[in-house]
Amino acid sequence: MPLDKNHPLFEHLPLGRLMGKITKKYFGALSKKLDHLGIDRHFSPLIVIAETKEKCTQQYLSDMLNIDKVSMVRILDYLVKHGLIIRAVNPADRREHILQLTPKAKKIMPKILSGISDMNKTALKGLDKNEQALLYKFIETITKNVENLPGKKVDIKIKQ
Amino acid sequence: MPLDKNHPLFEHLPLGRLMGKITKKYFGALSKKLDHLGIDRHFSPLIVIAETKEKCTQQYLSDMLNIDKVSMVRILDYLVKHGLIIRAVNPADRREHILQLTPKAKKIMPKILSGISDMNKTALKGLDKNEQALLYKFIETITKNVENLPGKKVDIKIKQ
DNA sequence: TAAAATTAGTTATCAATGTTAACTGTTACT
DNA sequence: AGTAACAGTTAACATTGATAACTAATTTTA
Repeated sequence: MPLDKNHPLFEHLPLGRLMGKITKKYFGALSKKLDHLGIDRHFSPLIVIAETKEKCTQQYLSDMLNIDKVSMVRILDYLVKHGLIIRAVNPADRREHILQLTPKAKKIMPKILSGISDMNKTALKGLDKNEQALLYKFIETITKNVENLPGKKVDIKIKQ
Repeated sequence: MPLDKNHPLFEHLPLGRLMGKITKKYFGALSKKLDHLGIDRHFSPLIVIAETKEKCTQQYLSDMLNIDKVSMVRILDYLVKHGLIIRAVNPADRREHILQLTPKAKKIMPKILSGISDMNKTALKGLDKNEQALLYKFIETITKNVENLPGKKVDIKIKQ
């Protein structure tokens, strides 16, 4: 049965599903595009670290990207293993690890950024500058709307 | 360190990441909201099946929702196990399974649809009707833009 | 029309990620 | 000083995604 792109169910699906579909395709293509840099995922943490100079902790990354801190440990292990970041204990608060890019990461960051920029351009083809700005505004609004919804995750209890 | 929502890095992140964050929060909240119906995920296939009366195959579902057919088998197993759908061999092409909603599913569909509608309303709060229509138009455009990008997935070879 | 290729769906395996719990070490609160 | 809270880690398990190999049915093609 052929796929009917104009089927009316498009608007009846959960908004999250529509975005999830885009997300999956987007990262599949981005991953392939940047594979040759020796890193095929976890680009976002690098960008956050780069832009949050000298102040980026793991907790901050988790909050910014909405990735739980346990998964974040594994992601950062991956980035450390690939020689892209280092963890340094914060002298001001020895619980925290300040994350920093290695020289190797700094070297390939321009390529990563331009790869992402190209992907964004591809994804947004057909939208003019005004429409693109509007889309980002919408995304920001929606992000804030869903940010504090009660989810399924339960607070972890500390047992003494 | 407090989370700065107005940090400029927002626009430097991959578009897929921004949407992925929304997706995660959205489904976390939706899952909690509809938990009492005895189904906490996989709402989208039900909607596609309901709207594609008598003609919905597994392959069609995979294409519509961009979920690979192997995962789709598991998702449909879940829905069958929960008594929400049945698989019926298509007499016209005995390779295909036509998916149908059970009476139980038909009964709770209105609640699922209104739950999704409420979630969409919550997510889109602050956007007027025009803006919402514009957002859907943008999503449709972006979906088409990324649909046929070369991803990481490789065609499965058939060994004889 | 018989052989070959394709299609729909399944099972198995492994990798990546999400979730929950329990833990260490550090800092803040009272 | 004792308790609570916080940042990060480890472990165990569930879910999902990717790849390969397979069966059965259908279509292509030589």
